[in-house]
Amino acid sequence: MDPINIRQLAEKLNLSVSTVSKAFRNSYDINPQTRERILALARELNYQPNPAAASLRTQQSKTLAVILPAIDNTFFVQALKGIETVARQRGYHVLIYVSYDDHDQEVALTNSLQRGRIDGVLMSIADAGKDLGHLSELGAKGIPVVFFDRVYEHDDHFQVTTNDRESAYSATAHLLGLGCRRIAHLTLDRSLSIADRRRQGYLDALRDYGIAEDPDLVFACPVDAEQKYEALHAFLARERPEAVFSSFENLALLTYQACASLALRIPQDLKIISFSNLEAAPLLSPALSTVHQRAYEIGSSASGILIDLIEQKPTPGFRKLSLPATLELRTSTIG
Amino acid sequence: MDPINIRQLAEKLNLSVSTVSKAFRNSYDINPQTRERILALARELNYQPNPAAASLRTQQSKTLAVILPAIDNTFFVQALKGIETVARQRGYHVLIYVSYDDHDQEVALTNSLQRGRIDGVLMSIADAGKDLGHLSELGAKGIPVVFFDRVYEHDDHFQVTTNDRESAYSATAHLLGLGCRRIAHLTLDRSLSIADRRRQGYLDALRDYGIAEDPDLVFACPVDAEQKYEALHAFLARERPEAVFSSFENLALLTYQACASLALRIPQDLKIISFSNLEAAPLLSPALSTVHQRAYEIGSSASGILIDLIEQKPTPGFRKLSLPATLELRTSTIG
DNA sequence: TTGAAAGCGCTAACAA
DNA sequence: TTGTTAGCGCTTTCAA
Repeated sequence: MDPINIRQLAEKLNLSVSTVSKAFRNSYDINPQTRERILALARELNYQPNPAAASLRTQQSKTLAVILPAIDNTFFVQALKGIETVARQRGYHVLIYVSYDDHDQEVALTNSLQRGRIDGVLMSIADAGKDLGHLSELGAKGIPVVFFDRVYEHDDHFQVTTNDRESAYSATAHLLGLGCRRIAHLTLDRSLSIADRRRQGYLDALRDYGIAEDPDLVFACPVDAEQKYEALHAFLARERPEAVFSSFENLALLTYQACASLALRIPQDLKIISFSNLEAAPLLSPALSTVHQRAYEIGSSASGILIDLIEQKPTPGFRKLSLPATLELRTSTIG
Repeated sequence: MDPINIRQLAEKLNLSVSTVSKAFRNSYDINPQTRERILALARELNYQPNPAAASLRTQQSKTLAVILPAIDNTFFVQALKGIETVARQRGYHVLIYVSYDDHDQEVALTNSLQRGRIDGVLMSIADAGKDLGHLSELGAKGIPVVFFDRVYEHDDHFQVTTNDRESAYSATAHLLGLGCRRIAHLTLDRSLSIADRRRQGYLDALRDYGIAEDPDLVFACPVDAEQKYEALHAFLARERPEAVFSSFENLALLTYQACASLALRIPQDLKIISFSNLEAAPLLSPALSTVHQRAYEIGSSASGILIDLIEQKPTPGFRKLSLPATLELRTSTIG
């Protein structure tokens, strides 16, 4: 029942604890036969080294923390898959923390991250418009951090993102190419690296097509739960855009709902394209055109870079890695 | 940079380490002013107790492991949300492990769970048809486990599930009530507590409506990636059921695809209802009727029970908690 | 190739 | 109310 420790194991073998310890970290200065004998008995007695003790001694926990703004979101789920897979391959455990898009929770969470429990942090931030002192504190504790997707724009940090500006540009250009002129942009009501870049791509495309920017056509959705749908509904009813480019999946889904309520037909009355990794996008009514991010790769790369950092392996010379998104055009724009 | 330890903190305060230690676990035998003085300096110097050391000493890590068969699945994501929320409220950290529906990975994962790293395990199993010795080993290590959704049918263990049989019955009865007679059932190609119960609900409903069971109408989908769609497509083409009751979300989505390819109209040619927590279900073409599980509550309850178990608090007298699902009827059946 | 021993940072029993 | 101290289980240096 109670797990045995290394000393009891050593005693049963008439060996010293140091020899037994060596067997588990296949040190070279150990007799292969001794090693086998040790491992065999360990298996039999179900001995497993106590990770807390090892961690205390070696000052490494083989554990990463992942801090996400949300989890019920196809992008983050797929990124998490990438993170978990690489971490496990390399012998790391993954602690998950969700800030629920709340800056204060993110701060509390980050500050509670102790040296000793984790070796590094993967992070997608909730709101870059707030005080980001908690991120510097992580650095001050000597904990390596890699940001992904919703990054902290700071040259000192590694980050893995999508080519947000370029793919937002392509999505907008796609709508422009279809002849749309009144193109609305849906984004979030807060400062976010990715939101800024996607909006920039939208604006750049408008400019290149000689369309004047109309601030009324940019809808920055309040993040707080309830009002979202009402606000978006009112916006669409008021502005009656010909097309919508949405930077966030959930805003696209809300637009579908609002269109039903407003009796707007997609794509005849309103075309829509959105950043989204929703697997069911082709099955929506109508099938949703998406900007599809390489979520799994973003997660796996970020995870790999973080572990390299922790293990002081050579890391990429550039600190910013950007993976291209792909446009997946469907009926909601090309019906 | 390098974090200071409790001794250094104590020295700076001219106090002993034990007094300082007490301040952090608001022990009663400490002067409130001393306590304040300690906490103030700790804040200033950014001192945080080393969790590995505490864990080694107290034999508890304040960490739970969650083992899931999949993560890109609305049910598990929502359950995870419930788990994480409750865990955090109660001061626990959450390690996440994904078995990717692979029994061998699950075994490896489970066996690698060490006493000392985690205080307890939340688990949804990959395949109950295989050797489940690894689960007993967890018990042998004295690690408490709570199963949820895909549970290990064993009276010794706590489990939190949906009322699978009953809701499967209702879903099937709904189709029968619409006049359908050739009702297919989609399930997975493996032994799974929930699959068995849902199938039973389906069979019970058929029987109560006086319909003979037709084994050809039960499609047990291979879990391996590639062949899934082909197999399902062939099944639908061959059997031409009037309706489908699916026990798993992804099979419903595949059915939508297959219907498009077979030029079957939903619901005119084929009605479909499925277990699913997909947020976009109302937006599908057509809107999907679902059996919606209380995923968040299942996760939060399981998490709460596990922590009670760990902390030796009184746990529910009954070991099996079942939360009812709700039928959400939409166009795919009542079009 | 093996072993002795120090010590990682903390908690808790006990003494003062 | 505060302090002394043993020891949680492991790794690692150094000696044998």
